[in-house]
Amino acid sequence: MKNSADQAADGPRACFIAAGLEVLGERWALLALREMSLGVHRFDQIARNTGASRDILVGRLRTLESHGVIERVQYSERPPRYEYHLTTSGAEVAPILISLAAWSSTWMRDETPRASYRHSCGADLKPVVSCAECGDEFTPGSLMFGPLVSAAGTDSASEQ
Amino acid sequence: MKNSADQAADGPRACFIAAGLEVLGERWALLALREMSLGVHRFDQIARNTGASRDILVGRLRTLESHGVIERVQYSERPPRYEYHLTTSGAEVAPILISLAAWSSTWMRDETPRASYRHSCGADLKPVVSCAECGDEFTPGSLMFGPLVSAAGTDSASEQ
DNA sequence: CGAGTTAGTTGGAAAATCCAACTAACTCGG
DNA sequence: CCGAGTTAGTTGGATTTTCCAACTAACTCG
Repeated sequence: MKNSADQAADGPRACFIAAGLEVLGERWALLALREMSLGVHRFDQIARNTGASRDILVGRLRTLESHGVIERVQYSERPPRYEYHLTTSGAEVAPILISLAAWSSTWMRDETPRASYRHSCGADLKPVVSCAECGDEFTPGSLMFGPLVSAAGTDSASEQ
Repeated sequence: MKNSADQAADGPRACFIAAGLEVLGERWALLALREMSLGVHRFDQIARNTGASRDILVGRLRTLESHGVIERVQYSERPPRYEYHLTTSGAEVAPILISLAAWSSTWMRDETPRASYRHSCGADLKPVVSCAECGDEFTPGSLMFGPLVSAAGTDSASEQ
């Protein structure tokens, strides 16, 4: 029997991690979303706080918008000006930012002082990721392949 | 009073999200880690399964190694050949991959069939992220800035 | 010996990013 | 009304990163 983790005599793995990275994995995308998560919505401020060059940032914001992750909200008529806000989809990027921040603050502690994060209860960021179904914590290694899925829902008999 | 989320009259925000992205945010890095998480450890296979070009992949693996995220394990003497394995730090990237996969499988469902993921209990991937301290679930918006931190530990009186 | 495997390396083309300066369309103080 | 300031971009050209296909090295196996 073929172990599904080996795969790919064909092409690269088409999986949801790869798909997510196509949208969120481009440079500056997650940092722009971080800003909006923290309540910063204006172009200039996002550019300043992320360090992205303005031309690239325009591109990213347009891509994120076209994928429905953020939306432009007009806040001035004359001249027409827009703010960038998270959609529901964008707000749900938070767990990714949280895990990233948590990993980083555990493993990337060098001399440079950096802003840390915390939960709204006041505690230091220590997220626990658990399975909604069985309630057990996700341990490294408890991530496994499921079936192939497309628009319709659970689809196609995985592989034979 | 100055809202800490506005920040940056100075430079870009130095935070742990940005720091983490410096290591994990480069192209192919997370996909390479995905492979190792799933038990694929050989160069050729990682290259094939991710789709990364071999030269770039070599660079990424070296970077990840130099940051202690992965390590090379010799599996052949003659010729000397190495496998790539996750370190503890690397294994703890799993929550990031999990949140990414979960976000993506919720929001990126188009026609293309993709491999989904599941928890080892067999259930579809539905991770819940909660605060280790208070136990409450992280909701979008419950991520906030904490103090500045450097190597020593909790450090510097944030800002004045 | 010749074919196959594995992990790279190489050179040159293509794409993405950076940067500083510039534009457009306004507001506001004097 | 004029000149300075604000905001959100756009532009052109340099720099960096990535891609790609082919090539090498050091073996093993039949």
